[in-house]
Amino acid sequence: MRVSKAQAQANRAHIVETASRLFRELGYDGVGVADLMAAAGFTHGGFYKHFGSKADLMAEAAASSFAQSVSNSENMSVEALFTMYLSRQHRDARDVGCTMAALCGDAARQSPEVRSTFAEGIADMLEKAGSESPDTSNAEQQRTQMISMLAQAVGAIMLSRSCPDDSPLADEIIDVCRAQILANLSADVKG
Amino acid sequence: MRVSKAQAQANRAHIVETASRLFRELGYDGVGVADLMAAAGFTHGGFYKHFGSKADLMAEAAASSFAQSVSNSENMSVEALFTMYLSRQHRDARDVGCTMAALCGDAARQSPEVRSTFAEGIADMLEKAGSESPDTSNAEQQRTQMISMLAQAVGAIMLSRSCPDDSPLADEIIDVCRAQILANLSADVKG
DNA sequence: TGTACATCAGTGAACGCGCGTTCACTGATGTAC
DNA sequence: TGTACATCAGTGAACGCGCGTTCACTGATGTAC
Repeated sequence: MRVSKAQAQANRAHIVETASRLFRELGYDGVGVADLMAAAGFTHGGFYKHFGSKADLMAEAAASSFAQSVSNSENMSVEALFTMYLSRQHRDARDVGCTMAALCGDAARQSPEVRSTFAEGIADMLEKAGSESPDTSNAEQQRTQMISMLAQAVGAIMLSRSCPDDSPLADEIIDVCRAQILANLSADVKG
Repeated sequence: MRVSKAQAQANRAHIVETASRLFRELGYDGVGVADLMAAAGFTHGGFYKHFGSKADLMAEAAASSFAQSVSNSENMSVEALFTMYLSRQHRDARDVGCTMAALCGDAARQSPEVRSTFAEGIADMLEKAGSESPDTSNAEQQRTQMISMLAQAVGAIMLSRSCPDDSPLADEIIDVCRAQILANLSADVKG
């Protein structure tokens, strides 16, 4: 049965958001098109009225979550952002957490479209973080530091998640990297 | 046709090593048992004479590559190790590169056995790196720094790989993180 | 504004395909005498 | 040492299953008059 244009658009957005959460939680290969549509409240047949393929949806789901991340970090200090990012809560809440940390392993083996989306997501996050500081005199150094911290934060979450749930090492990695990044940031203010 | 005990053991080791390379290159879900056995020079039926399941092999393949990494880094300075690790060559040679960087995204969604293997691999690498320095007075600080650098290095490779092949950002991430880590290490010597 | 018709979002059965795993079989290896 | 037999690594067909995708169909929505 046909549905209004506005409703169809809303349904589509809902499917993208559901996919974004499920992919982050279970990985690209861990969710089927049918699972995904059922989770969104539809049957699988309608999928191809909205998307060309599962891979296309992956690119859209990633783009959507990156845009959301950038808008969520609006008006947040870099310190507060990394404190949230490098927490056990974030590590344990994969479905609503950072898409880079959840899916960059999968992304590396996917289509150019998905990988372009990731590159843009990374670039946007670096730009966003750089624009937090009004000091433009050492913009290059800020970018350098931001890249290092982002790599460290993503790496820490991913390594921590690859350990067993009750592993002391999993917690240690998170805690050490958070302390290190916050120390770097406060040293930067002083220096 | 039956094969000598020694031959069977050698064949088994060869399958583990082939799997280790293929999983790193294509991901756990990207390689089938039949593909894998064919790549090792066998038919798929014999697989279950050696392994209980594909998941069991994953744990063995990871353990094997971790052991190899530790032995390969024998008699190598930490500086030389990170210089190799944070290179475009390493990023582009996934099949023979670091298993953490290639598979920790997959590992996070796998069995406790696989995740224990990863935790042990991380622990071994930290221990190995700590033992490079004869200075035991600040062992704790050294461990902290090693965890930070490992997270940053793994994160940098993974983020770089998630960008398109020709992306300037992909190279920038590698180059910036290598420079940062080497600078930290030389500051440490002075400090 | 009311009517007739085209559109198309959503349904659910069906498609071919490749997956992990099982199994009866083969024949060289290992073993007991 | 030689012989008879049990073992078992490796083979290749077959299994059930779930995957991504297609398709004929439905019926409310959108549109033309």
